[in-house]
Amino acid sequence: MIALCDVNNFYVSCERVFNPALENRPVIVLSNNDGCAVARSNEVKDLGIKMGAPLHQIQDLIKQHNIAVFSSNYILYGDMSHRVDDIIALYSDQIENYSIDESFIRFAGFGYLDLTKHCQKLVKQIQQWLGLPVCVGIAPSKTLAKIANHYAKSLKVNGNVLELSSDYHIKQALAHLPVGEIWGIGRRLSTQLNSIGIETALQLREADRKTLRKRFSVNMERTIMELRGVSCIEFDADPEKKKEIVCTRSFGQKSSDYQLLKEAAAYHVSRACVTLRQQQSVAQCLTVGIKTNPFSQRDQQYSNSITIQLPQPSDFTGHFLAAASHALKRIFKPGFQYKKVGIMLSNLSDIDSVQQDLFNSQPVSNKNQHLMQVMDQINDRYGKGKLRSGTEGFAKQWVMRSDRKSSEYTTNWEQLFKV
DNA sequence: TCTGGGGTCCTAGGACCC
DNA sequence: TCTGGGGTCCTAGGACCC
Repeated sequence: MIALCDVNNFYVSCERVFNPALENRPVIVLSNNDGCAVARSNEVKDLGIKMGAPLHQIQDLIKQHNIAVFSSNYILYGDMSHRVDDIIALYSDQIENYSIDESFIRFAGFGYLDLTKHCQKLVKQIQQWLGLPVCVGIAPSKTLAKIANHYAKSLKVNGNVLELSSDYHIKQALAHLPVGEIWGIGRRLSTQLNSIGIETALQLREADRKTLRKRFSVNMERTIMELRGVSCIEFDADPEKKKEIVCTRSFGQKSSDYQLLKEAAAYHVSRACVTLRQQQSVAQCLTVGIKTNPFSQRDQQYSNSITIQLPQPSDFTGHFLAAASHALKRIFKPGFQYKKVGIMLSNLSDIDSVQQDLFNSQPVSNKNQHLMQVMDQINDRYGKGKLRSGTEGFAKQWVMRSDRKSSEYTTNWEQLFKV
């Protein structure tokens, strides 16, 4: 059996832990740059505010219902997420951290246990130790565990735990579930499924898997099998290294300044390279992209990106800064109001299995390697960006808006909760 | 005026090999 | 007049997830 443990309205719940006055009050947490609502309390969901609603479109509702609004505080959420993981690890040794607020838990060898009771204890412990509300769904496959979790959330009974094991109960659950609610069936697929008369999850489960595989893809067949209780989606307790590393940010304010774009790109490159070295990889390709504000009616639109291949894979920030500079020069057009610059590292490989150039086998000099090591160590100890490349500049005029951020309650001595 | 960021997987089609 | 069969790799684009 596989369980899915998911924190309810995670970001909102994190805010509530350190601000209990927010209980029973509608609360929203915004995306980066204070753009959209990405986490909503149940009260807010009941008001009909949708996931991803732009802040400026819901200002009236916010006033009217006295909704508390927060900028996202990823340092806090990330730390709380680790704490949740630590508690889950007390309940099984087979855990796949699927996202910041969700983990799959496998119970191979736990046959002697009453899993529902086991998970009820887990829910209680997370609530008691962290103050975070979680729900758990238990079922024979990941897709069904997701569905069980969905019902655990909406029904709110049985200590927030719902186990779907008998065929009878599984069918009951699927009969009332629109096909679009299934994990892996998004908007496009659910429209197409509806058009051939498949409206509920139960109908999909009973459809002919070979026909649907032909029409859609192998993923569709997997989903059908998963709905039948046959586990087809691998349980991956030890996810491989990232295959690409992306860093992008919208600017707080649009800008047509080349220098500003260059500094922002350099900042993103530096961050991505830190991640790259942390996972002991090297990258061969760098993509740089720039974009005006696509929502603007008045601004002239322009977006472009370019991928540069390094002569050899590298993890030396300097190589990528130079490449980024070339790339930006080639796609930058003056006169446009830019809103975003982003970079991506791709064609990643393991640092100790690099295919070297036959004629020129000196990928990163020892000197550069040491430099990166020292910089990473210093920044690790004294704070991000303490040492950085001059290319990043000093003004950081492009930083995103973040006007309503709560404190780093759990990670920063200066910002501990005061009583 | 104001609209996020970071990922993965699959497929078709082109190009190539023997 | 008649022109095979089996395979791999790469890429762009689409779909999905949180």
